[in-house]
Amino acid sequence: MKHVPAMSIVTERVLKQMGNQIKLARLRRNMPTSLVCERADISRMTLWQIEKGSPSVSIGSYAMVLQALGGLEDDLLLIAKDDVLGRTLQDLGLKRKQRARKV
Amino acid sequence: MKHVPAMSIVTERVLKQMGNQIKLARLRRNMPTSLVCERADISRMTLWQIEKGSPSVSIGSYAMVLQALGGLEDDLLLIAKDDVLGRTLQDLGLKRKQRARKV
DNA sequence: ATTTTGTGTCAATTTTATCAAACATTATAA
DNA sequence: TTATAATGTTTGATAAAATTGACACAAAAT
Repeated sequence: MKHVPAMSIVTERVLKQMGNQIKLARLRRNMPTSLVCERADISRMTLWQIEKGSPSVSIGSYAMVLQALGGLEDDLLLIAKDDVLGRTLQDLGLKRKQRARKV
Repeated sequence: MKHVPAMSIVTERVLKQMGNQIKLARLRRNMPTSLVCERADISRMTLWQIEKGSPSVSIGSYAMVLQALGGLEDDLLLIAKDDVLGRTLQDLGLKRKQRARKV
C-alpha cells in the first residue's frame, strides 16, 4: 500500500475484524502459527500482520493462508458476489455495457 | 508476494474469479476505472491487476476499491466467518484455547 | 463513418512489503 | 509453580509491489 492516511476508519475496522476471524479459524483447528506459515509458504511475520489486520499484505498471502487452514479459500468468492445495489442500478440502466459510459 | 510457484492452481482460479466479480460490480455501476481509482486512491494499473486477479495486490487496495464501489467492503467480513469445519473440530477438542497446542 | 473516451498493457522508477533473526512475553502443560 | 513452547514485536536488508507515463486498441456516442 502506498500510504495509510487514505484508509478510512471503516475499512480499517473491517480488516481488523477479518484478521481476527482468520485467527479464530486457526485456533479452532489448533494450528500453531508456524504450521500455517509453513503450509502457506509465508513468514511468521506476515501471518502476524494478517491476523492483526494490516492493510499492506498481499491478497495472495491471504489466499494461501485460507487454503492452509483447509478449504477456506473459497470464501474469497463471496466478495462482490451478491451485489444487490449493483444489480438494481443495472436494471435502471437498460442494456449492459462492456465499458463504463458517462450519464 | 514472494514467489508465484507456491500459488496453487485452485487459488489462482479463485483470485481470477473474484477479480472478475469486482469488475462486473464496477460495470453495473457504470463507473470508469479512472473514477474508481481516484476514489480508492490507487493507480489504474493496480485496479487493472485486481480485476485480472493478480495475487500481488495488497488487501488494503482491495478494501478501498470495494469501498469505492459503494458499501461493498463489508463483504470482507464474510471471510472465515461461517467456519463450519472449524467449529466442528473445536467441539471435538472440548475447551477453547488462546494458543495452539500439540495433540 | 468518425470521434471520443475507456481500456489493455508495457517499461522504468520509487516506494513498500516480506523476510530472517533476534528477543520479550505469556498461556499451557507438567 | 516451574518449564516449555507459542505468540507478540522490533529491526535492517532485500525482494517485490505500486506508481507514472506512455501507447495502441476498441467500444460507444455523435
